[in-house]
Amino acid sequence: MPTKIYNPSKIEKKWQKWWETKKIYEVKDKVKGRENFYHLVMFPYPSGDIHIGHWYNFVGADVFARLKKMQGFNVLSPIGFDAFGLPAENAAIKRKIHPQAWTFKNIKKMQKQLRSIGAIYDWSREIITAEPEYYKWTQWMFLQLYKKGLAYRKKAKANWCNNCRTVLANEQVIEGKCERCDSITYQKEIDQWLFKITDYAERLLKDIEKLDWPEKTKIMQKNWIGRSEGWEIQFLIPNQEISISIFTTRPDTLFGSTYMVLAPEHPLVDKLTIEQKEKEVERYREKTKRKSELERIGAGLEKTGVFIGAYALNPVTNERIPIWISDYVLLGYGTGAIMAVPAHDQRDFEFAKKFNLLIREVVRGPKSGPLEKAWEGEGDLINSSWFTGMASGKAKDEIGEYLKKRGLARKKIYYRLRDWIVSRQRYWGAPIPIIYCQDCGIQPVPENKLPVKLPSLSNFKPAEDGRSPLARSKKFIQTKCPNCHGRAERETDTLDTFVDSSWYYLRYVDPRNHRHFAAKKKIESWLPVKMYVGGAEHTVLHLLYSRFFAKALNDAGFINFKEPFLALRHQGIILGPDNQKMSKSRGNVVDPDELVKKFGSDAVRLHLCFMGPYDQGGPWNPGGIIGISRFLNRVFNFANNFGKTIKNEEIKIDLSLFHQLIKKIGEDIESFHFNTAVSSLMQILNWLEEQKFVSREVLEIYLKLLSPFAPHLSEELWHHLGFKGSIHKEIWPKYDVSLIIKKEVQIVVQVNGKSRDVVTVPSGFSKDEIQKLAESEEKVKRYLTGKNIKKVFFVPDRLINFVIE
RNA sequence: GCCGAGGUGGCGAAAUGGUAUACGCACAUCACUUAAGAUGAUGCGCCGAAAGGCAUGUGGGUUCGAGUCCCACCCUCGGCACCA
Repeated sequence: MPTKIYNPSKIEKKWQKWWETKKIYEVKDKVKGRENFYHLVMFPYPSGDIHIGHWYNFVGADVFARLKKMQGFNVLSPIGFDAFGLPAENAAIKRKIHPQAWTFKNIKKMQKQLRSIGAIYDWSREIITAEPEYYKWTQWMFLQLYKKGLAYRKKAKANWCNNCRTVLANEQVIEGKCERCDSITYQKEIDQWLFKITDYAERLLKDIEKLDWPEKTKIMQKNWIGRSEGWEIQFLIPNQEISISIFTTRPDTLFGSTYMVLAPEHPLVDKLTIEQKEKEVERYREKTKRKSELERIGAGLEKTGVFIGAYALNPVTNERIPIWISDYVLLGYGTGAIMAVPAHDQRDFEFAKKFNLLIREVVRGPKSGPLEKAWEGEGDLINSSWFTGMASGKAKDEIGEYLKKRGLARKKIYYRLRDWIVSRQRYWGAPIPIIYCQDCGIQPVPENKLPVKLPSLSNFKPAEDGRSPLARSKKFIQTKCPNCHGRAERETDTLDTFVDSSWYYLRYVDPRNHRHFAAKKKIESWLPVKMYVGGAEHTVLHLLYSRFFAKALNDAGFINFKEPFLALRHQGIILGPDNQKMSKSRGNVVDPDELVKKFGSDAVRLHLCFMGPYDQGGPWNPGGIIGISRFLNRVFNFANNFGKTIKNEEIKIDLSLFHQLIKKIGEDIESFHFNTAVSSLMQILNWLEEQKFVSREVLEIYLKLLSPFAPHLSEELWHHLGFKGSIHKEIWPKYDVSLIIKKEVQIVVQVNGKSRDVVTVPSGFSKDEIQKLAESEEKVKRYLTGKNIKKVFFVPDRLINFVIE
């Protein structure tokens, strides 16, 4: 009799093909009796390879999607590619291959790799953001925001390499130097398009409360938006008609403000700097341009700055205080100027120490004696004239109100959030659909002229003047004004790829619609997304931008919801051998194809699920996958031998553990605790192998429990049992509540909190009964005899603790 | 620096404030085998002959009882607005 051998690569290919020809994963917009469930996983960037970090993301998401499907939902779980972006251009310049060719070659390879996962993707809904049918609608989105006044032009900073004459991404600046030519980079002001996300700051902050998102993600977004309530206060310049406006949340420390600091780029610096200081100030400003923001604001860094020779008046003390410039003050936050209170702000303290500026304590801290560092907490005011003795909290308002009466202050809310710069001086992106006419000014491209197609170029370096490579194409630039039909020029910048991904979830519900980004009916039947799965590294940018888009589209009447992703779960980040995030650009990726070849897709899936908590991630460690492989083999053998040795179904076996674990596996998948779910599957198998008799029903249930994790093997064994249909159309097993109640429990007996014994009793025993029993146990008696029992703690069905002298 | 997460056996890890180390890997011994592999059985935190004691990054605290709660510190990872 030939024994069947588990050959994963053979059966996996077989079933993948079968599923495809039977179209079992095809998603219909409406299925009778099934509620729609939109389950979204963050789409990959086509870097060239699906690495093990992608698998980790997709497998967990797929297990969850399969559970939802088996629970009776009509599940949409689509896939696509976030296909525009910088690496394609780098590849083009380095390897002389067109970004489009490079991107689509990668996509082809990755499609194949993705199929090997065996996920329930409906490939007929695939989207690729670099295709004109897609970016037509990205451009359309831009136009809607423009119409609503949410897109505008402004000068903004970009990294600039003077040698390459090009704008650089942050990633291309290595320690202040250009990645390609090693020359020092500058911050250069250029004309940019921005989205007014700050208009939505308050709503983005408020609506986040309602979302079923990880608490840490919500906190990070809130901190990113950074609402702070405070006061805007005017510091007058003696003998001049101007004043410097500052923002502070601590007016209570105003008496301790002994100098001011402006951002080097602050517009008043030119007006205020005295002649003798001009050269020094100019030199400092030049130096600042070479620093990135991160290099400027670090508190541990040595403070730098220049006194500009001018003074302002402290509005409460009327002292003349010196005005400095320093790069630790940023123009982009608050008013770009601060009142420095060295005794109560650590960065001001470091600055004052370095330049020997006056430090005056005005809030009583916990320590007395000379200050070693700033006291940033609250307390009673000291050295504050008639406010001395008042508590900080009260003094904030009192001092604010006092200045308000004199017209020197007003209450103000500031946000840390800044508007979103969406223009890029690059080739591989969606062209911004704007036309510049000498007579009519800025003109949006009419919607019926979309898409503005990306021309095919051969040189992808930005133009010498820093403009986008598109500026090289005369054919592209020259056009007619949609308003006066005279000669006009196209915008040559392209859109940030985050714009593409801010709305992609909308396109999946109706990916081939030529007349609209999606039909209203389909939007309403699927959206918003019920579960979104992706990396925690997207917490503040992609996830915030998408929320902003949804709100703006809702305001414009295009969609009927205000939040795109009702629930969100993160997979942890898989680290490469260098202990850093796995990514193609770092060159530390681990290719799963070899593992799939060796152990099979199901084994890789199980291993990724079993490795550890899904949201934790950590260094990639293939050790242990052999254990998974053994486990699957045992399942295969158990199920195959089942038919031969069976089985008297009348013999009753204790199913309580089985039903407890059915419950646990369902709950674990629902809560993304895949590792403990897999461990439960192993426990069931251990239990099954111990049983003398197992009914066919138990085996069928077991295969269903396994099917979200090992879709291929479970399908194979399902068919061995004689079924003709797919196991993936089955309903998730229910557990029997009456069977999961424990009849016997083990009670831990502690003396003074130390475990001394365990007694097994029927569940529901009373405190008195258990106390009596425990006191009679030899191991416990030993500790109790001759001692006075002060107190007895009892936790029903769990524990009893004797507290003795 | 700022915001967020994590630190438990040799390793991946488990644990509603209630027996720390489930499940798996590695390792050891045994069985089967000519052998290797595969498979199966048993053992496996540390100290100790045992009784018992000690162990969840470090130091303190709360509690009858702390991996879990609070405070301080150390280390690792993610994000910081043009990588996606």
